[in-house]
Amino acid sequence: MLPRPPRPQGGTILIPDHIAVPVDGKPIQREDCKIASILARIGDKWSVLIVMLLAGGPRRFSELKRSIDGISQRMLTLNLRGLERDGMVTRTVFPTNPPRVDYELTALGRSLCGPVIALGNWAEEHLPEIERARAGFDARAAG
Amino acid sequence: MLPRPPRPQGGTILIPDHIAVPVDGKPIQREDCKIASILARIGDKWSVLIVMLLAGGPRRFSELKRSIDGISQRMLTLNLRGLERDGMVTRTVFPTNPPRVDYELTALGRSLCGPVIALGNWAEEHLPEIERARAGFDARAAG
DNA sequence: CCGTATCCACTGCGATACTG
DNA sequence: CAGTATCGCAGTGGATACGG
Repeated sequence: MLPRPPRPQGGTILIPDHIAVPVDGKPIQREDCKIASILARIGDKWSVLIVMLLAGGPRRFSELKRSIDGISQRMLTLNLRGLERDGMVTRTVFPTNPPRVDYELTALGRSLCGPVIALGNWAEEHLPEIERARAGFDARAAG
Repeated sequence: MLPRPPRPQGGTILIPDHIAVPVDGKPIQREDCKIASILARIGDKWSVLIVMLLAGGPRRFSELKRSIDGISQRMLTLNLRGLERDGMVTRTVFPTNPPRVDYELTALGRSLCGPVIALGNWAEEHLPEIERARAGFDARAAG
């Protein structure tokens, strides 16, 4: 086995202790990464979009459904349930007829917007670079 | 149709313009959300873990494989290809025998670590709250 | 050692239909 | 209106085997 390159070197990033990286010789399990389930939420197909919509204030089910083109009723329900379970949104049923259900971001949900928007800003800033990289890679792969 | 609640209100978050939210009446398409493909990378099963490992310096394929418990060779390859395509990592082949391939974060990849670590910090800070919310929700669902 | 190819189980998710 | 139930497909990802 070839010697591992020295750890600290130009451009190395300081990782906070709580973001799991393997100590030498001990493989990391994915479950060790506590943020994995958070990242899964963030990364899934609709959650961020829903959270960003709710950041504008409470919305009812049908409003969200209409606002998000292409989402199925089933997926909207499932996503909202997941967000509710994680404590990100509250679900309020008005006992009217026809029924009306409002969804609203909790304090926790609102606090999530900060890092997510930071990521969005990063994406916005670097999207041209990423698209150039993709185009270059694809061109090289084709040729 | 019931009147939409007023937009600016207590706890409303300011969303930057480039993070797409629907203007009144126009449903948003998921493709409008430019950060969607970024979020998909962030959210997929292994990418963040790989990026965090590479944040410690360049690593060779087999090193990464050993470091991440449970990842298949196939998935490691696919993830690294995806990251390479997006311009996040470079792939360097040493024409030795046996062959050796090093992966290293690009400047772009390193810059991504900032927002990701911010998200990790958020997750670390709020994980207890989330777990409490989940437990409460599950208990209510069961009872 | 590093990667690709093939096969297959699983599941995410859309479509549709049906209830309170 | 706001769900739930069921079905079916397409994509994801693991296991295995093989090639450079």
